[in-house]
Amino acid sequence: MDVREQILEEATRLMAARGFEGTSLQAVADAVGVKKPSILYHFPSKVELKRAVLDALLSRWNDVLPRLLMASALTGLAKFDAVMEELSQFFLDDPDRARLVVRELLDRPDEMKSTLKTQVRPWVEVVATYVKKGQEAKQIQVDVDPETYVLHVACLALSSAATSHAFGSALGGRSKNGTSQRARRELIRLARTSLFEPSYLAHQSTKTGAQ
Amino acid sequence: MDVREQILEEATRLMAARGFEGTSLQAVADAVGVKKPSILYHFPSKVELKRAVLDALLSRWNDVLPRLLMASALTGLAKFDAVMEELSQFFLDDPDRARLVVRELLDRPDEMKSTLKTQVRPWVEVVATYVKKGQEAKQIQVDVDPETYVLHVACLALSSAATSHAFGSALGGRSKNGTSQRARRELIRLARTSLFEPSYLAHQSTKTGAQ
DNA sequence: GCAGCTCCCTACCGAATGGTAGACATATTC
DNA sequence: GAATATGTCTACCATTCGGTAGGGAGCTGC
Repeated sequence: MDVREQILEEATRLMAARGFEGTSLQAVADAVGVKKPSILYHFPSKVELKRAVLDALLSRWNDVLPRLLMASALTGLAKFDAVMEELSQFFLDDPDRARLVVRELLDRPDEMKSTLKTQVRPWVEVVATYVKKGQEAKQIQVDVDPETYVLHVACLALSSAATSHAFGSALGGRSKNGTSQRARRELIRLARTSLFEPSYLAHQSTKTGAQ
Repeated sequence: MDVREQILEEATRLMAARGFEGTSLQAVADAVGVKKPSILYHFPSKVELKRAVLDALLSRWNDVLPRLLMASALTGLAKFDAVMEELSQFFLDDPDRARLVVRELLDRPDEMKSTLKTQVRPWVEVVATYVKKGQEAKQIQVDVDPETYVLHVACLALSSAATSHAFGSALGGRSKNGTSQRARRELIRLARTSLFEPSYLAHQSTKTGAQ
């Protein structure tokens, strides 16, 4: 079938698992069942291969963006839950995504710094503004640091997914699927409880049904 | 001065920044100002060098353990704050520690799995038991998943420190130090608010002074 | 038929990798 | 002073790395 696609797939898997430096073109070639120069036919160099892997990741992220924008039509708790659901599900659907992002954050912090500044910071500011409005309306706790809160929740969604296979075993011996569902539920509960005022939360949950 | 010590230092710095595969013995040698075989005189192989780096990290962690045990004499919020303080400060003092742990979690999940199972899980269970008692005493929210909560808070302390240099720039342009203090404060607030019952929290903070 | 294009291959390159052998210089010990 | 131990070096090893050159099989268009 499409060799280029297969190369991208295996490169994604391997680079997520072993990192960029830890993944040789030979290893990717072996995984695909092809010879090394074939990879360099489809991708001009190893770093270009990585760039393609990250581009594919970003493109899948763009698939969830419309759903996030639709969620922005919602208000209050419903909006919050919808956004958290999309965010956590994106990384839990395929933890390799989270691992690739974390590795890139560790390997090339300076490049990621500027990427974050242009791509992520606007989002952070939007959500932070939403939080500040909620604070004025007494729906959100006043001692929340809006920007830092958003980054921490995103960071937690990211890294708990990235390390799920190792960290999961520090819990009791649940099934793999059960563990990740448990993680997602607690992540959302943690983020929600540390954001909204208890009174607002109680009021909303009686309206929409708790849990 | 002590060459072996210098090698350990530079290897720690480099492996935290570029990873194990991304750090050559030559690079370590150059950083120390010594020739490559000198490194292999002090450490039998590259993987043994990494093991020594991780051992040194673990040994520094053992320095904070006594303080954590002392904290266990405290009760309720005071104990919680003390433990969180030590945990977050350990990684924020030197983010390379966090980066090394995260990298190891990503690079060798299976080995870390068994390490976590023997080294970390007992701690998780201790804290989880403490949480469950708090739930029975109506001091801690009943819908907290104790084990998952503990892991998530630890994971957040770890990864927010590991990615601080890149993530910090997604905030407003604060000073470096200010950013990390802000992160620590919000981390503790987030963990505390999502754990304790609001009534208990309000009661305690009037007793001990808020913030 | 045959030119050209796509795609994968074998064979090879120079550089860098982790690691070894062994010389040498400096101490310490008897 | 001879012997030994310690620590650093130069020189070298086989292997692997990312990448290139170029051949050839198969297809398309004329």
